[in-house]
Amino acid sequence: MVKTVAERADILPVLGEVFREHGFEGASLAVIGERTGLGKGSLYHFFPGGKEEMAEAVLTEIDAWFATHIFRPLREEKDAARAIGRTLKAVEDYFRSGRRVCLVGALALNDSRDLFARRIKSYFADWNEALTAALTRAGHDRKTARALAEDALAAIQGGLVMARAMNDPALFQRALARTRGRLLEG
Amino acid sequence: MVKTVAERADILPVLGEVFREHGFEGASLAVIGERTGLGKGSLYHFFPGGKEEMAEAVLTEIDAWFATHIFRPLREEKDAARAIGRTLKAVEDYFRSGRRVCLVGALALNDSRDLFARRIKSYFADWNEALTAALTRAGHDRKTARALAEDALAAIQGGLVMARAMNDPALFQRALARTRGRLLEG
DNA sequence: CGGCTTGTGTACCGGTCGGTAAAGTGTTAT
DNA sequence: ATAACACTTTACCGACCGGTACACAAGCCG
Repeated sequence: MVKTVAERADILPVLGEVFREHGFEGASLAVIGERTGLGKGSLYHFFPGGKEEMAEAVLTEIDAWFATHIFRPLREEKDAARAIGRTLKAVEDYFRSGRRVCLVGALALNDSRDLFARRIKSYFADWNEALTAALTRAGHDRKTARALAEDALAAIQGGLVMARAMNDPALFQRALARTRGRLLEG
Repeated sequence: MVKTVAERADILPVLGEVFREHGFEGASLAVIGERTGLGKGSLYHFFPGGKEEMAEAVLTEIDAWFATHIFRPLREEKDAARAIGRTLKAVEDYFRSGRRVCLVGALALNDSRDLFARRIKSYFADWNEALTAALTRAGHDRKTARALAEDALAAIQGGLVMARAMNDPALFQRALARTRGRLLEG
């Protein structure tokens, strides 16, 4: 018997992609097993709670990634404008310049939202709060900072939807560019 | 035996809501039957092609609604600014001020997109083209008109995602208000 | 009346769903 | 050596999936 995977954490990225591509309901244990190379037994060994626990784990990992690479820099970095610019670039990379979908946004749209409502909500709330903080530090008053942040998040999500709908990643990149302009030169 | 439905067209709105709530894959024949009040026999009488034909029919109906209430006014109405304002209001009503999801956008995000790729693409392309035409008539040069239209569509889709994610329809309404500002006073 | 069309209800099909059970195989610690 | 642990394989479960077949009930039309 060969250990096919070193740690549970190693398969989370694969799980993430599967959920992104097929959604929560569409990601059957068959395709999950195929993509991860793990049988049901192994999957249920790592995730006794089944698909739901898998998705929770993926969301937790996403939360951690954003906290490290987006939220914290936005909140803590001295040069707020620089932090905004850098995190926008990080977002562009994260979403593969529009070729990758936002799992949290995708989950929000159909009825699997109810299963993960708290996580979905806090993901956007944290992002909004962090971006608002940076914008405030950059000189905007609290109210316009909040509006700008909200607008930026919607533009990003909308850009991802449009890029995927039109099968044209450039749509997302242009949306990001407009957002950058509004946040930094607006 | 009582005829439970007058015409096939009468059940399209119900089908639309079911697909919006559950997605294409999540909308099982069981829940479709339950919500429409029709058994499988009747459903397959009206839609011999099954779920796929149902979704196609819904998308066709959506296309028709938007063509009448959004695209045509944008393209043809004399007062372009007025047309933009009115169609934005129509969009707000259509999406129930953020309580309703965009079926086309939702389909675009998971892998059922491939089934309806052409329809999804043309929905946004038509919208973009019509809005661009109105903005051009309102005095913008072609290039900024195109960018403004693209931005507006992304903002709308993003607003819907955010409203649903945060369970707060006001998010969509604020996104629409900002869009109105950019299109008409920008 | 009798046939025809248009719906409808129901039983059923093979396949897939998420999930469970348990035996077995390696590795590691004692 | 052996026992404990970590992981995998396989077979299996009942429920549900989308879809089909078909008998049948009502309205219509001659």
